[in-house]
Amino acid sequence: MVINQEQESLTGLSPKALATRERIVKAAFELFSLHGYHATGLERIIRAAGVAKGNFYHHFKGKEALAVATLSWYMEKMRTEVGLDDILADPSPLHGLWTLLEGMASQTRCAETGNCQIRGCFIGNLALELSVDHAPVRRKVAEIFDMVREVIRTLITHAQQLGEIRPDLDPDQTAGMILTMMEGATLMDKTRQNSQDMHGAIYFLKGYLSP
Amino acid sequence: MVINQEQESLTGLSPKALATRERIVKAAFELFSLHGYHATGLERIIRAAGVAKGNFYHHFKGKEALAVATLSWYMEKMRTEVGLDDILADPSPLHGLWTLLEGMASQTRCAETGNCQIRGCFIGNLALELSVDHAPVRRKVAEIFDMVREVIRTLITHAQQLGEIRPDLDPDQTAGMILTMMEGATLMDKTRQNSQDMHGAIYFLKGYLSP
DNA sequence: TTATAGACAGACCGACCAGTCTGTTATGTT
DNA sequence: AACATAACAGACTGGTCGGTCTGTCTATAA
Repeated sequence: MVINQEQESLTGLSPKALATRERIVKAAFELFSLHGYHATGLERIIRAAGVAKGNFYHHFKGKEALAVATLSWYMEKMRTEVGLDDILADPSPLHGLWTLLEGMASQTRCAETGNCQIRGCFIGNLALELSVDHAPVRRKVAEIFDMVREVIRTLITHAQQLGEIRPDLDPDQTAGMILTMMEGATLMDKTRQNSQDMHGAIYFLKGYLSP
Repeated sequence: MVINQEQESLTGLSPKALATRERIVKAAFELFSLHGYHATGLERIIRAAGVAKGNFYHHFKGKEALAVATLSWYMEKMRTEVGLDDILADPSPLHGLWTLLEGMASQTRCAETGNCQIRGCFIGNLALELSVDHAPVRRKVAEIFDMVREVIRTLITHAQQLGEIRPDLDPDQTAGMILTMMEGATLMDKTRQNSQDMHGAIYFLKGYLSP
């Protein structure tokens, strides 16, 4: 029996299998981030992960399923690295919002020391490359965006209740605008290979939201 | 002698050669728009253009050079279709700005009747897919963005002089913010396959700029 | 008529693509 | 110990990739 249906039922898998999956997903994340989906061959991914072809297809239905799994994995990574739970529990929701946005911004920069590359938002990259032809990826990306937007909306609502944010703004529309700006800024920064636009976006938002 | 150096010296080419180039570029634009750069094979492009392989390489140095040429061609197409000259000459610069933004927005939707697809901003698509590994494309994209930003900046400055836009806004920073929002909105709309975010962005900007 | 080069044609190349196939080894259950 | 299955291995497939090669056809100028 093969378990590559990729219905996110990671439960019940052996630790060994889980570790292998993680190695593959991690390698795919790095390579997709740098070169994109189509420019990254499966061969390179499994070589980087130290896994044989047959083993890969034992764990994943195919390349597209791997992309979806990588998106799920990245969302979890964000949740812990950016500290989503802490952010939602922040006594100052506005401070939590800045922490979130700064965290998102830092994710767009390559963590490696030395030749720091602006590789953009992993979600946005896959979104633009695969939205038209790969519906499962498109749906997953939309789902993640909705989740982030909901988090931002919650923070805005709470911040308004505390008077930290202009009360006249519609929380949902404003959350969408903020997410849109963040994605736009990562795109611009990637083409310019600097962080200027992201800094500008956050600076703008600070001014715009303040009561 | 082969003329495929792609230094944009289209002058001096025979009408026949110019027509062939245009057919190739047009086909490439359509296919790149729909499926992206890497997912589009050269074979499909030249088949769509009705041109043989050797003839393609007579006119272009390679696939990457074609992408750069397609960007230049698209910029010219925008200039005429959106009506850049008219916009800059508009007696109401604010009205010109809305015309520009609406024009940009309409470019993100597939023109074909029936199954209308949101294929996003052609520039932004290539930007995210090729910025890291294809420097010539990245430079061309950055150049186009700078051009558009400069147009927006000019419109803002003039609109401020006429009192159509809040005078306290920095024209350059605001122009950057607008371009960022537009690109972000095209990305969000492409993943959701609707025009909601673009409408929201323009609505937001109308409120934000008004004095 | 001949020389020259631009424009066009398509067979061909090695490399690589995603995915399949037939195995072997490890692990846990009875 | 015997069995079942999860986990792993890698050779192999047909197809496509971007790009090269050797031409032919056509138009202009000498």
